[in-house]
Amino acid sequence: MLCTCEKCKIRNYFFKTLQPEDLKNFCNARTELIVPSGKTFIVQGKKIKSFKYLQSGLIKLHKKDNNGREQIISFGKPSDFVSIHNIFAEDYYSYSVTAIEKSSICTFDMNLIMNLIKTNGEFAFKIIQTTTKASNKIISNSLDLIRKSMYGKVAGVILFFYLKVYKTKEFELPVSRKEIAQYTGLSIETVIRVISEFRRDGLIKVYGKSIEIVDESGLVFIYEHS
Amino acid sequence: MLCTCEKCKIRNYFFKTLQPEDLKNFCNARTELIVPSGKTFIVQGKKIKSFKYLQSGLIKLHKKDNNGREQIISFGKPSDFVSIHNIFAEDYYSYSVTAIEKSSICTFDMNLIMNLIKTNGEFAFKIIQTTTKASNKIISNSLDLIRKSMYGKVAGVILFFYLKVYKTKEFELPVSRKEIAQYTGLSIETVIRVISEFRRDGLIKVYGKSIEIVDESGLVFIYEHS
DNA sequence: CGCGGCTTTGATGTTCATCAAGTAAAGTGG
DNA sequence: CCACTTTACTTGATGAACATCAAAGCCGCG
Repeated sequence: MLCTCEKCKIRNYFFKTLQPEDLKNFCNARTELIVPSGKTFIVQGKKIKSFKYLQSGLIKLHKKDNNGREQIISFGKPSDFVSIHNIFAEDYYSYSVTAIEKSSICTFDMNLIMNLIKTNGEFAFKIIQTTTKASNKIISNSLDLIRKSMYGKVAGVILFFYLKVYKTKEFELPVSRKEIAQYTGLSIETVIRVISEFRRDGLIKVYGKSIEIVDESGLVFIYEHS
Repeated sequence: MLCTCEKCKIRNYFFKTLQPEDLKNFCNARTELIVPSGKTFIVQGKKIKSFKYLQSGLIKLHKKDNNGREQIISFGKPSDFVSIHNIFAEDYYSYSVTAIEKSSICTFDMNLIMNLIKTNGEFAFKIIQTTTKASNKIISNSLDLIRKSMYGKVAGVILFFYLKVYKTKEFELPVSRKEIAQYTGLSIETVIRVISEFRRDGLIKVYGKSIEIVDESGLVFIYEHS
């Protein structure tokens, strides 16, 4: 498949350190994978063979803990790198990745990337920057989840989808209440109760999966102060 | 200062990709900093100028949240890289670093490291591996702290210092109850109560800061199942 | 000596999980 | 298409987990 994606962020941001001929090789080695919502396309424990980039859609990184409970590590949105946290440190995935909306995944063979890293210092440096930033984001979110109350946690999730993903005041929540619980560490019932309370207090409107942000600054205040 | 540290892990692990002459340059550029316990030697918000490695001692990474409360991100032990989570992604530190035991810090100028990354692919790859692993460890610990109960959290801290730092059943706890609280997101009183309960249940013995592990498998069980 | 910070314990209240029950919504096989 | 099952969602009642407030002892330090 030819690399015709002119507006592809990975190309403009990440591969601008490449020479034209290198870039061409790259694009030829690229495969694109369309993943339907709900499908797990990376399974915890499987061998890592490729470098994956989320072109469009929405995904979740998740894993099973010692007691068999599912925990969601983070949500990934377009221009995020799917496998970046494991790919250079481990041979096997320590988490699974599932699409929560229909997604398009760009896949590159690991050897190609490894080769580039070892021969192109600028590219290697970009990789370092990118992996570090991606990890820092997860760490920062996790630190929030350690000390915030249930209100702050749930407000954080709603604001994430509003400000970082959809950027409109009305949107369909792409995750179930159960998934919010798995991400925040709260129980399902608590998540539901908090959402209902936000609704009763006039912060949001809720119709099933559909959410409308009514009082943005109120939500932000809750997120920041509790 | 000459690089005489034959048993320095950073040298054997990290710099074995270097040619002898590069290594020599490196060692000449190295400065060593002795930091007394309690001293904050990296301050949140300050510009990042160097690459730092913890040769001996013990440190904590910490930051202030929106509400001015201190939160501890992680503890660093010998052979950990002090500033690795920020250094390649940001210009300024997003956290502070304080010694919690007398520590020896090896410091290299950033430009030197940058240069190596861009000219030595093997070295760059090592850096990628190392940063990724360091971040993954913090992420994994944070995920634990999100969903474990107060018993699991405190058991985790005690087991960390026992298994990863001192490796003897009796040791002086290098952190205050307050610092355990700042790390786990619990209140000081809750930390104290849990420690007292562990003592009453015969899992540990406590004399002030001194801890003795009595029932290791009991602690591990609590850590893994709650 | 007195002050401030760390530690401990008790009493009390809030936050949150669990259990139970019921409704809505969505897939499944006939 | 309808009965059927399953899964998601919701609410209430209850109890456990945890925070907060108050008080007091301990210890290092100027």
